[in-house]
Amino acid sequence: MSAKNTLEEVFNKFLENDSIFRDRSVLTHDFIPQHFPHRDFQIRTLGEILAPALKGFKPSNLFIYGKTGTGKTAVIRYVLNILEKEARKLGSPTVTCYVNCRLIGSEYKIYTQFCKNLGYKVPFTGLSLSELFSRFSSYLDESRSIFIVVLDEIDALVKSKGDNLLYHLTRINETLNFSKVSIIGISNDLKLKESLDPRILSSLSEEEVIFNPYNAAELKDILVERAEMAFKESVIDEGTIALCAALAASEHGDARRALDLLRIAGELAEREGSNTIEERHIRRAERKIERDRVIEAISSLPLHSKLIIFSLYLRERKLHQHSITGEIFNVYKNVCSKLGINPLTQRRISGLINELDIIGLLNAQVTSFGRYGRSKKIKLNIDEDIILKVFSMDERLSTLLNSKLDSIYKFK
DNA sequence: CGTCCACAGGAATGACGGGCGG
DNA sequence: CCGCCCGTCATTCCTGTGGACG
Repeated sequence: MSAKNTLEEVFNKFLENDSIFRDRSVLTHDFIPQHFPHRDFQIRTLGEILAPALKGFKPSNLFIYGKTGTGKTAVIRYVLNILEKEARKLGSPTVTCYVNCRLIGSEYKIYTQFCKNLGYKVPFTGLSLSELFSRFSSYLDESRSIFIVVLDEIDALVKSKGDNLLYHLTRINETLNFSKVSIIGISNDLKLKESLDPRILSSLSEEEVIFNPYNAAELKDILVERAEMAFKESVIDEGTIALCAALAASEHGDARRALDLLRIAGELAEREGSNTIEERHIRRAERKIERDRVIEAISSLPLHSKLIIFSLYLRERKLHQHSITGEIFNVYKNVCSKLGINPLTQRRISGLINELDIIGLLNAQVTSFGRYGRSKKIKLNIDEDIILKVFSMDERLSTLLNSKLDSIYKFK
């Protein structure tokens, strides 16, 4: 069959088949729902903290903690939305600004975003930080508003750029005559508290709200609600959703994970031409997510770490047993010489192996062999088909894989 | 019970690149 | 724009060590 015919068949099948989805976007990460099961308490607390803005008073600064997938971001964006609408109705000068520090990245861009939300334009480059800051603060004062800043994933900012911006923001109110700034920090790292300057910390956490992980029952409530919007009638039954919830709960109570599971299971079912989502689709979705994660992890590894994985795989393919550092190092050296790459030292390799152990791509355990020394017992922790898939993408490694390899195991 | 293997893993130091202040 | 400083990666040198073996 020609390629054209194959494609036509695929497209036609896609067009003919009614989708099982009503609205796929409901299950994606950036969807902001209108209901938040089991978050009433947090929403109410946030509302109480922010309400003063409506009367023109500065709300307390606020710190929000919670692991990934506990609804922090979605809830705060929802609350801000409503707050802004309400403020507009009342004619209260409340301006909000949501910034994701991981995405926005630099201090400069964050101030730029602030200015933009205040309705001012600043050059996207060229100003010094202090100039930008003073422009921002004069714009802000001019606007005579309550400016509510949300810094999401604030731990990323502090880790990479330090607490400079936070320091200036917490003190800016002292110099403003007509405006006020409230800061809302969102972090999924409780340890951030320790690494922050205590003065900043105390000013920032006038109020705190904690988002605890969802349990299986709570996840199920969320999924049921979303599945209703996402899928057509009777595509998925309650038992299947419960399975989804249970799988995600046993992980970390991560709702994002649970929604991924549901969406991917739906895509798998649809591709298969099934008009219901069954348990097997969920199971396969779980495996696919895990596989994609591992493939992504390996692909983004630095060169020599990849070579270590590669060498370890070669050894395990020949001798089905654990390896020790020195043995891997010898294979690794031979692989390097085949590829014309300068090998790193054994000391460094030992360190890299530890890093790979932490990521979970292999298991390493220091073991004593008595008379025969002391080393790390090392075993790969990746399925063979994933290894083959990743390394066949690299031309030179895949030819190495297919060539005669005996010499790689030899050394002096 | 001492020895000795085959490393582990800490400390100091060097090479490099990227951001920042003047 | 340039020099400086800092963080990251890597090397070198080193001391420490669990336990089988003799």
